[in-house]
Amino acid sequence: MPTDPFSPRKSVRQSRARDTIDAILQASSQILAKDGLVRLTTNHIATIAGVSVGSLYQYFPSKDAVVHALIEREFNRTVELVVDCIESIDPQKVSLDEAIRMIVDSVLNEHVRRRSVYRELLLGALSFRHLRFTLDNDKRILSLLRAKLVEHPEVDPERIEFATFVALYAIKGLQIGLAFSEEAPEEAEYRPLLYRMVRACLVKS
Amino acid sequence: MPTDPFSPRKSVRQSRARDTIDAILQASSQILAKDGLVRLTTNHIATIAGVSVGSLYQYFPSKDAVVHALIEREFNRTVELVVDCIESIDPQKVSLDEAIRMIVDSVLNEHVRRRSVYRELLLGALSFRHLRFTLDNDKRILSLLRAKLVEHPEVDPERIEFATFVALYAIKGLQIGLAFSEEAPEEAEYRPLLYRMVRACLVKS
Amino acid sequence: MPTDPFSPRKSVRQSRARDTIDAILQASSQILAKDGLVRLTTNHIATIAGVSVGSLYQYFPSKDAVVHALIEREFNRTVELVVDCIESIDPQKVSLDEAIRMIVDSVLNEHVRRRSVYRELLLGALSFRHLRFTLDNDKRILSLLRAKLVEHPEVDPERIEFATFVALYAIKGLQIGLAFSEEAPEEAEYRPLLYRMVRACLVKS
Amino acid sequence: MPTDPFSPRKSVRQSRARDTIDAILQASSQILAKDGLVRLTTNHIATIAGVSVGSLYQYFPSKDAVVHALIEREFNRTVELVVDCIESIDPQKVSLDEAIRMIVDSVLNEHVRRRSVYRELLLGALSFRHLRFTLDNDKRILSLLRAKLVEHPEVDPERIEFATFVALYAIKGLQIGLAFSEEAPEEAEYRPLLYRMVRACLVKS
DNA sequence: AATGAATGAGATTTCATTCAT
DNA sequence: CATGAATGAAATCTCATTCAT
Repeated sequence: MPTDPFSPRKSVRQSRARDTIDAILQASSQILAKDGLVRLTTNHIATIAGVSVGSLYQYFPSKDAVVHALIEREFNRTVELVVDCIESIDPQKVSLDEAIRMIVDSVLNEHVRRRSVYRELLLGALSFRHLRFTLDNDKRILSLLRAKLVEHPEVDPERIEFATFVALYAIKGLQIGLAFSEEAPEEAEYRPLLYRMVRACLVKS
Repeated sequence: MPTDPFSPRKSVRQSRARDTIDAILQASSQILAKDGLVRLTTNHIATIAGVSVGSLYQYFPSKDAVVHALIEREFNRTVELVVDCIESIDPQKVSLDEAIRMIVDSVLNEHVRRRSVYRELLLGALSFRHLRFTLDNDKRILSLLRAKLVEHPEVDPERIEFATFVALYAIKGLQIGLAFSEEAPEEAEYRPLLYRMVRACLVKS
Repeated sequence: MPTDPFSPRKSVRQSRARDTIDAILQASSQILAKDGLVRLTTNHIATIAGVSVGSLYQYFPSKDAVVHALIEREFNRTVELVVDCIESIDPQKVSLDEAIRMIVDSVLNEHVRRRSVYRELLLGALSFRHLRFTLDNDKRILSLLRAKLVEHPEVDPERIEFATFVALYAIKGLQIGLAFSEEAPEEAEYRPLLYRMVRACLVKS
Repeated sequence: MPTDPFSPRKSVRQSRARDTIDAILQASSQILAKDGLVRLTTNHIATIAGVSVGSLYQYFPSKDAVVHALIEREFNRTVELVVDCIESIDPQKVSLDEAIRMIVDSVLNEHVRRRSVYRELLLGALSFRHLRFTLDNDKRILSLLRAKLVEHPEVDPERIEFATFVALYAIKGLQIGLAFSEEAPEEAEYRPLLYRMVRACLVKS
């Protein structure tokens, strides 16, 4: 019975425990944004969180589990927002262009808001161990996207499979570019481009 | 005179030295493809390369320098190919569509050819220390692209700055998607999409 | 008044407390038999016992105290049985051979019955901290044995001191051999040998 | 290919390495005799040995491997002596009594000589992880003993299997008794008893 | 130049024990 | 009394780097 090595160690009964977990994730997030992945050591986390290493290991079976939980927590926020956004779209009432705009915006807004943590989290998420989780989220988003977008008449149902794949990772690539590049363009300037790019992936001709 | 911390330690005049360096980089590449970034330790590299750690440090001032040289070597191949490709294009004779096709292909062909090393190298490159170098390459490619593409009449000169940025990182994102995702579509299917996507970034309407 | 560091913390008057202690020792015994000495941690004991660590420390001042109590309880069973056995022997009515048979059997029967716990308990008992206690039991058994056996005319009173010592530890050695060895012979086969061996220690010629 | 977790980590080329290994084992032996198994930590070993922890881990994959090597080295001495002793016996020329005396002596002499280390080593050896090795040695001794002793006419060939088993572990038990008990009898007094005891196991009547 | 033994700071992790609730 | 969250000293182990040979 080899359980998920990232799953939390024990269920939480007291609110004090909840606080400790929050403090740990909070501290991790802070270290990540300030010092980067390299300085993210269990002892450092514990110190910043104002708890003991022991406490950390009460709730997380390993350091990776902390990173994982953080990725989960941070990314889940975005994923849920995107999911909500997609689901809120009524293809009868909303044009494809508007749908694209809404979805792309929901991703990018969150990304802009949490840029510094995101940067490190992207590094963390791009590590093999945590990749599976991220990819699972990707799959979920992809299938939702497909189900929704296929209802738009302009969308080519034959290529929707690949179109959504390409669009998703193109956006992710841009996120990386935006997170790391110095000469990243301003939002106002790249967003319309992005809308158009995604549209080009989806529509027929 | 604080020199670049990643530059090779000594000018290499002897071919034996050249061989040692090659063996080290070759071994690193192999380890990366087989065991991943985590197993890439200096001792392991030296063992696989059939040299001693000491020798490794004769030629590389640090482990990071090895990774850096590897990234440089691997990526330079692609970068040079792309650069050559871009420079070979005569906007008078080649249509924009064809130019896009040629450039995108030059990137992806190389990527497909070296998929396993690329995967790990992407992870390696996405580390702060090596980022600058990668970003410098990006800048070089970007300015070349801009200079070349602006000559095409369909291309909107106002947005070329952002368009090339978006296109470049969109392609990078797709590379990541292709490298890691399980349900990555087949080449034949995403390439045309990609051409179209890039075109959409560049042209006016 | 520095009391015995292994004695239970409070006098136990309530039966609920008695139950808790039993649960703790029961759990320890179970863990020992199933997972070995290494997995015998206070938290694990408490969990299996269905109590909290705090409760464990209500009744036992330390982990060693638990082990000690366990050794006492488990070994006392055997010791008391052996003591009873020895005391039940009337040298006037029972031959030396029969006496030896009875005593050896009383040890080995219990040993066979509780083989798995014994194995671990032997390891635990062979730790310095608990050794004194075990040795005290040994002394008690030895003096009883000597008092009883000396009444048998065949027994050499001059060597009874050493004979009983040798016999006792020879039996203990066999216990260890039986507990750990894979090719341990069947009971029916080694018992007669053991009787003879002990007899050889005791009698004159 | 899960290799023996106790096998040394690398083959030794330089004599300096040999010295380091010796120093580590020497220090371990010393700590064991002086402070016991509990104080035997990798850092302590390294400090006493005058080397760094890193060096320890160059040659031993784990702390247990050190203990194992020590057990092997210490016990091998005795085992080899016993083996030599057994093999040196010519049943045509040496009487059974004398053979028993020689063998028992070869065990006990070594035991007496290295009493303090032995005490701790017995504790170490009686740990599950190292048990297999000890038992393997036991098997080797047993089969040698059987082959040799069966040639003596007084020895009952039917029971030699069990007789040697019982004799071996009886002696081991006595070793433990001698190592730990305070009121252990003097050599001169228990040896004859032991000879007799072993004889009783082996001979027919 | 080449070797590889040695280094040691520092990372992860465990677990007996305490103490606020 | 019971609980179980919190503690933190201490143990194990890794690996980039140095340096005597």
